[in-house]
Amino acid sequence: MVFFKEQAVTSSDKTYFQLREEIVEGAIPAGAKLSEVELSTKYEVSRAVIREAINRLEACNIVERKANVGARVVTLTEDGLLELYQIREALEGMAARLAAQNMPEAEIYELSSLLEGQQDEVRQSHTYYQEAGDLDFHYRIIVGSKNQQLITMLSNGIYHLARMYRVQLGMTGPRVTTAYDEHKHIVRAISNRDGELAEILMRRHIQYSKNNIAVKLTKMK
Amino acid sequence: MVFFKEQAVTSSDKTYFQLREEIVEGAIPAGAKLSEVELSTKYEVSRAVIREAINRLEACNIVERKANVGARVVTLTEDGLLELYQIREALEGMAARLAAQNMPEAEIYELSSLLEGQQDEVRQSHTYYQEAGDLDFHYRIIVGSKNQQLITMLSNGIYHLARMYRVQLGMTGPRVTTAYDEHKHIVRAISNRDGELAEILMRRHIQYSKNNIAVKLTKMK
DNA sequence: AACCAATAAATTGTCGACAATCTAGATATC
DNA sequence: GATATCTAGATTGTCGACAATTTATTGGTT
Repeated sequence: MVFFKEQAVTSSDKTYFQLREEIVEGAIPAGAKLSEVELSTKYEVSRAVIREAINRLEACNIVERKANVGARVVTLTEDGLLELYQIREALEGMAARLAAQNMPEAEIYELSSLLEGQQDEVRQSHTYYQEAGDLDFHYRIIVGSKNQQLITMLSNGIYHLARMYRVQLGMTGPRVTTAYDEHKHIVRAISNRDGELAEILMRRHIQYSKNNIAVKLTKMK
Repeated sequence: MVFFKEQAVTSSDKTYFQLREEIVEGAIPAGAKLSEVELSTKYEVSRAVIREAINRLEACNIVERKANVGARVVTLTEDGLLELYQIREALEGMAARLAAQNMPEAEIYELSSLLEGQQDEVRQSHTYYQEAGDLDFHYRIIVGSKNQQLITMLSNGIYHLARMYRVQLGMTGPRVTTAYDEHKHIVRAISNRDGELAEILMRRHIQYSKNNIAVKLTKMK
């Protein structure tokens, strides 16, 4: 399910989307060098469009580039993950508070019934939330904040990085049902127009996610 | 005083910095079209480097680009300003809290003595804080947070936008001495390692700035 | 054998030209 | 006179080639 459409009009757009997906989903691993000529032959486009795509990836903090040397996929450190989730906590906590103020009733209802509809699915298969469901939920609340700069900031940069972490660290599994309940509580707070509570719950929700990943990280060492 | 150096190694870098300055400082006004050929003759570089510079400006939300049409300098709305300062409040509030945890004593001392040194200057000329002083203060606290992602996020994008607002709205003047005192209180909280208080004071400080600008805005209408 | 210098190969940065797309003006039609 | 269509101009998107810089290789010296 694609809930925020990035439509590629130009060739650079398509290349950028493809490259980003390959990196975020791990097909191009962390630390890999992005050779312009290699990629231009692979995607059958000019080096100019490859360069433009790489520039955009650099702006998203997905690749690092050194002048006259080249671009490499960023290697994600444990500290970097902590930093990223600190930012998410601040920004999405604010988003939840603003959503409680600004989100139209119709959007709240839509989000609420979306969660309701997934209730049975969650109870049965326990496979609900690792992916699209969680992302969808968070994105709808960001949009509900009605802060345009916040929306672009998160959907252009931070989310892709966060997903990249989860993929690279093999985070596909657990923490399913509790996250679902947390989501429900957040929606209820927004529905009650209780911004303060919504922020607290959202921050806590993101902290749980962070701790969950951090635990897995320490186990791997 | 330049306290965080962006050194331009390539020609695109230089063009990007120049273009950004001209836009942020108002030489190129809001809503202006950025013609690639025009700029390439003006700066005496190829269209390729102009395109790269424009792409970077787009990533900073300084220009908006439509495919096959062109790029225009963003026109700043009152709502946009509100949104921007909401984000600053969340992020820099967090930065202050983190700085109270992570900022080395040496950096705190340096910042503190910097403020002390400006005390007389403030009392006399009342011209202290409209520019570099304020920016320097905020940047040092961001750096003190030791959150690298936060540092790049703010210094690459948000600060330039915030400055652009102030320039376009003719915010050069007042709110000098009170801001100075606010800064001193924030530093004291950081020095005492009181993260909670530091965050509260920083948020309040940014709210004051926002209100100050918002008032001027309504007067202009 | 280890280290340094000079050269060769490869990669990125920049350029000018062509192709694709959009915008404006003129012409035609109702 | 207003609207729609077509054409001409201008602008952006894409391409391949050349220049500048970095990296790897070779050769020489201690």
